[in-house]
Amino acid sequence: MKEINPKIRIKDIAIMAGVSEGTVDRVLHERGDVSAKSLEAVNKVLDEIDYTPNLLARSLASKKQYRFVCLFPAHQNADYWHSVDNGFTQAAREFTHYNVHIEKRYFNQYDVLSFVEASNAVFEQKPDAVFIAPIFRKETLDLCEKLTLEEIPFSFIDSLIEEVNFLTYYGQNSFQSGYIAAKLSLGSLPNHAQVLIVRTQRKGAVSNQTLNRYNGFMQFIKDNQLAGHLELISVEIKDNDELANKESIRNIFESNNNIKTVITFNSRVHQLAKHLEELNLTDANLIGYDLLEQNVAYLKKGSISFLIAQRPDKQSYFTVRDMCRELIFRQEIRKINYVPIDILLKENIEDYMHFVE
Amino acid sequence: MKEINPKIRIKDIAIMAGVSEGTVDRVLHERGDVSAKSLEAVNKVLDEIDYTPNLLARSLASKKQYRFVCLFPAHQNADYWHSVDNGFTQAAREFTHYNVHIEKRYFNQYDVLSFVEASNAVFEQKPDAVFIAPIFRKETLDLCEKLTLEEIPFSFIDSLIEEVNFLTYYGQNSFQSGYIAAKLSLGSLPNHAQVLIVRTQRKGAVSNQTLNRYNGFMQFIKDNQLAGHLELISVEIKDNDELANKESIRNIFESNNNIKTVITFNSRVHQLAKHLEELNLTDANLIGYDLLEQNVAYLKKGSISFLIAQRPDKQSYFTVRDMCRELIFRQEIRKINYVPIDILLKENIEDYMHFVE
DNA sequence: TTAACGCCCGTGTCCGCACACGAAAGCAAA
DNA sequence: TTTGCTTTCGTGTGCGGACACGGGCGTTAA
Repeated sequence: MKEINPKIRIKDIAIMAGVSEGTVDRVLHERGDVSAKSLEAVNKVLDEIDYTPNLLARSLASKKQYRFVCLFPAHQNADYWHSVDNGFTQAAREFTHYNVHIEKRYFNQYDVLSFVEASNAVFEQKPDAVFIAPIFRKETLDLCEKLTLEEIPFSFIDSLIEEVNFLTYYGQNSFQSGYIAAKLSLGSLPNHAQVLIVRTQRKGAVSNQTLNRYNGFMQFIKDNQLAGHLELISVEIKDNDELANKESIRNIFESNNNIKTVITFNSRVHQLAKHLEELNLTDANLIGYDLLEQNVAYLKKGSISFLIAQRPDKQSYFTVRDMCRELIFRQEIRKINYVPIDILLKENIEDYMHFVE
Repeated sequence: MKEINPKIRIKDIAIMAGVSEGTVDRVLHERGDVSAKSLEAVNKVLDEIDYTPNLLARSLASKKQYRFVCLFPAHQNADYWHSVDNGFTQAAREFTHYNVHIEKRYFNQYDVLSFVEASNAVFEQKPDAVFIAPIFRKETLDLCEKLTLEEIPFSFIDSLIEEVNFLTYYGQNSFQSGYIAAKLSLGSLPNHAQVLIVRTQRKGAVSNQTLNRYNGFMQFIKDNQLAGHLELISVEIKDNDELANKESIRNIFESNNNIKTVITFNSRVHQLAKHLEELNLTDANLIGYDLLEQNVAYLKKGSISFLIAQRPDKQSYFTVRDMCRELIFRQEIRKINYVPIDILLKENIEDYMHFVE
């Protein structure tokens, strides 16, 4: 195997071009103060040799400190944003040697004001980059505008706002993931089977993600003309009243005895699993989203048939990594990154969870 | 967010312990030549402060060169081992700055002798680490024994030999992946449906992977007592005679008109797809393995319903990375790593392929 | 003529660590 | 006390690159 990087250092370039190391440095960093003659000489050498700067040495020598701040919803223990948080933490650990410092700033996703406050505070800091979960569209736009003026790069996570010039976006194609949920759960149902769709009323705005999943789900039904063959039953449950929810479900199952599939488009499927288990309603297939600990537990037990997952921690980690690639390593990056839609069963969840990359 | 690494350098430790930097260095690297007194003093400081060496500076300063060699099957264009190869290449690029040099050595997977030759050559080189695809069990054992004597660490890729002391193993739980294939394809078949299992005769030894997949597949049938409900049809096709293969398939479909599912446990499912397409037999669901370009194409077209995939390139990449973590970064690593079993449909293949990590 | 200024350029120091060399200190034998 | 040897220790140099400082040189204004 041939040597990929034939060890050419600035020193060598300087000799080859017949100039001093300082001059090479100036050319490499476009610091100016270089005569046309030396500029040409150095560029000629740079063209011939493909010089790869030693990134280790570079960031060791560089005194430049990078301050990245992450702006996303506050969260309790084991939910989606908690995973996102973990990803940021991991990135912080990994890139600390490259002089990047990561700061997290949380807001209340049900309270616009908290977002505005947080975003103002972020802006005041004049960080070197910002990562935003754009829950509030308009207010996020405001922030982005200000950042753009100051030439502070920013990336989106979870969802995106197309109009502004962000660096990267990592998130799931939620429409598609709803479509897949349908394909997996409806693909082979007998005629006249009943399908129960459980939707949750939320305090704040309706989450775009769950809406899109629902739309994708319905699209599959349309594409395969299943509307006539299946009976869709929809129920809305509360965010916070588990007793009432359980009761609703009991009622529905009492008046419908052919429910083959139960699906919900958010990550609280473990609550459904719990209710169904307690009500002794274990015949239907249950489908849900996201790898919360409790969801995984029910999946392993068999109460949940499929979980559709994304990788929230990867999303945040890659968001940070790409910013480093842009600012520090000068590498090519992809702007829009749809995270794979992972299909988890009892049989493959184990390996998936263990596989920490 | 608190500072993860409070910037403590050797210099600081030296001051705190009241010794010279050289002494700290000797303690850190266990070079000896340290009095009991200074040893204790330094260790005391090291215990109090959690010192994280700057890996960048470390490998920049270290003159130690690492030579890793990879021993795996030669391959043509777009197959499994080709992906593995790519993973090694990527790792080579990434770790070159840490003074690791990666060399690949191929053998003919149908010819034991070529393996023995290659493995001898590898051993002669006395590399710093070896990565082995243990296709030939006994001969691999021989090599491992010699490596162990010389204290040269080695890792397995693709499959593993339990008896020797390898550093890591990356590969798929192929039994489980067969089980999943069955679950996905047989889960909802009507009574008396026919299932066609296509098996390939190979020139060399039967691949363990495909055998395990088959066993997993059959286990699902047993676990769910499907033997009475389904009719399994098995056909053996040739490695190299596509015309004959096509003919076999035509015959089978002529004498069996209720085939709902066609499955094969190796990666040549695209050939089946081609034949079925040409024979106008597009009713059955086709299931196969691995993300060969052609397989992906047929999946996107809809000729293949599911592909079960692993990530060969990740496997090799992580194998190298983990060796670096062991030898250079002194990090904790996991010995046995089952790669996730990925389930790909037309609907999620796109994002999966784009998601280069 | 000379001081002042701008343009180019070379060199030195430092980043955090590894490693080698040689010096100091301790101790026994002469 | 001097010599010789061993154990222990301090310092200097270099890895590859970033950046600052200051110096040489030509040009222009006083």
